[in-house]
Amino acid sequence: MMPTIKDVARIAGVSTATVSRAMISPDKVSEKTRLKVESAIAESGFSPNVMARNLRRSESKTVVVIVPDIANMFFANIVRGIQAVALQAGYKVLLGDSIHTVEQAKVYLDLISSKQADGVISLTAELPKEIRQGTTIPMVMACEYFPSFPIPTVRVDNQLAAKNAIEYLVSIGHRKIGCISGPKQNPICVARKDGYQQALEQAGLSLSEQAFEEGDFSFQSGYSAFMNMSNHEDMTALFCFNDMMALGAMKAALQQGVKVPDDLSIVGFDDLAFAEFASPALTTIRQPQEEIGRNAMKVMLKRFNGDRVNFDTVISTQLLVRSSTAPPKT
Amino acid sequence: MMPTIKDVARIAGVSTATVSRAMISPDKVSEKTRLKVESAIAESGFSPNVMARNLRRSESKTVVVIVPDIANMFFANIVRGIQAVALQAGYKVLLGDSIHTVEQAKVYLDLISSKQADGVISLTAELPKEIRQGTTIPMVMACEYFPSFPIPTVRVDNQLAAKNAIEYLVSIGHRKIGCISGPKQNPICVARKDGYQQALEQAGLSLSEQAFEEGDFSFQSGYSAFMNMSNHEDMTALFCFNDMMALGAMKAALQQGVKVPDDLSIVGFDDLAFAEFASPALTTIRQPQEEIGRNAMKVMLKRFNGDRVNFDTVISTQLLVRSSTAPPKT
DNA sequence: GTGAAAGCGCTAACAA
DNA sequence: TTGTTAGCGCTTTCAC
Repeated sequence: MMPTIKDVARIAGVSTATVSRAMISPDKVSEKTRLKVESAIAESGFSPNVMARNLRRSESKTVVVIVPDIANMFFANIVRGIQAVALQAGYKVLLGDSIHTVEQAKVYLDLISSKQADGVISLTAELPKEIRQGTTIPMVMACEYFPSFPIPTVRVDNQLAAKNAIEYLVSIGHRKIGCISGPKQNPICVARKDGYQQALEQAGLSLSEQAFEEGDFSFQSGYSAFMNMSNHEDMTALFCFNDMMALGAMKAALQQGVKVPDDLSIVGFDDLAFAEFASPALTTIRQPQEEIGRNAMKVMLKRFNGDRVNFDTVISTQLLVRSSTAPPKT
Repeated sequence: MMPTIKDVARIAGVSTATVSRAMISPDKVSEKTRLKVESAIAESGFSPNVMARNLRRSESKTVVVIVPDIANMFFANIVRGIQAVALQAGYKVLLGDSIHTVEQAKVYLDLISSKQADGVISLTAELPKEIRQGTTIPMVMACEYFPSFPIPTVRVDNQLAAKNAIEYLVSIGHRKIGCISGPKQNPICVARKDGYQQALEQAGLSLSEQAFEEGDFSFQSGYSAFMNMSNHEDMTALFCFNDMMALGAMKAALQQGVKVPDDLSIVGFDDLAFAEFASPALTTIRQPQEEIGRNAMKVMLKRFNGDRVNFDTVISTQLLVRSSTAPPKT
């Protein structure tokens, strides 16, 4: 049997309360007894039962992170950022894969009411409707969000990022810039499309004369979108709303004998580890994933502390120009 | 304040013991009281405090999964498999990223002694030395292992898988089959190399006359290994110990003007989602990741139940022939 | 079938 | 500075 605080108290010749104090706030205990307790702990191999502690303090020191798809690389580094900050603050991270379903998300949200978690960081907006009306659950959203969502959010400026990417393409001479978007009702996609359109208009181009397809963020959908693209005869550049679709489109292009970047420049969004490894290496908009994660957890911690939190933390993106973009052939 | 079991008991007009029974073993309670309790639970919005329950039963219903690198896609689907089985059995999964360090791994192992977790599934062998001597911690290894490790392991037959891959290359006419291995002290790599060598010898070829480089499983190392490869003048095929390195080598080959598969066939190991998406699509040995995960968790559950467990569960692999391999040009 | 009561291991008033 | 005591919310004997 594992030794308990009682055993330590007996060995050290003090009360359990003193042992507890020696662990939690060593300064509230005399140097001498602290040492006695410490050696008693070492001698017995005692390790506090965190469940009992948490029960008593009615907290769990755990945050749940809801990801829509654990196998989607984009989330991995965000989770890593969250973990880093959480661990340092003495919190554990319970990773919940909602598999893009509201039901699964609910399962993880319920961990709050059963006191198994103190807060939730959601990387998906696929959440029960009730939540959207506002909730008392300590919650932070990252990346995904709803406009005017009454919940603190950490995200990038999707509109600006898209605008910058298009401005870059325009600046190196492109005039026919197609687009493969994500699901069009997704707020992220709305913002990106806005930025895309804005940059076009600024350059005297119009959205309506560009090739435009909608995908679902998957590699496969990028591939199909490219294959199905109409109005792309003189398209010299293609902006994709994420890297996976960009990679899918790139593969489709290659298969069709379209050379990247000679015949077609391709720009992605996210900067997955793989973007760099593609052939050619993908020009993309980097979302600093770890930083987003770290910030989300920081907001969570503030919320736990009762501090005032920013309801909208915007992390800056960066256009990484690699080998998939080049000026159009005249 | 959240309602407790007492509130429910009061509303239902029964004792807390009965409420508890009604939840845990409804058959031990009369139909009538069961219904009373159920409606009282609904009325109050009660949700049991799992920490209190766990404290009382001294279990946590949580397993920790230690991964060496959360951003490594290979592990994602294994974790997903673990989650699926765990959830169904009422267990939570705490994901611990050890970042390839023994210290971090220790942090997660300590969750056991502090009663925050009931068991550990480790996807890495980078563990404290003490553990290797055997441990009382309920533990299961997946993929990685130590030979004659006194801990239940779920893995693939690395030797056989490698052998099959080489036999396939031989069967379509290859005679000069290079290899990019992983860290050579890694048991997995030892096994794969054995299989490689065995198949060569069986075909009347010798290891010593093949190009051979060692990498560290990263994309970058695959790339460099290819660039540094000596004795590869007439090499027509290349076997890489994982997909990441295969993809790295493929990129290097492309850059050198070596056409895949025309000039060089490339075979990987793992079957990452990306293997299929590469250009050309990568021929590789599929490790059924989810299945490995599911099995690991099943072994864990058996262990929890006190059932006898298999100390070595071997999951079968499959050679997926895609577009990166072809007969050599004569 | 149900209730009373003890107690899981810990922390936090309150006293001393 | 330290000890005494109560109790976090639940489950589980042991009676009835």
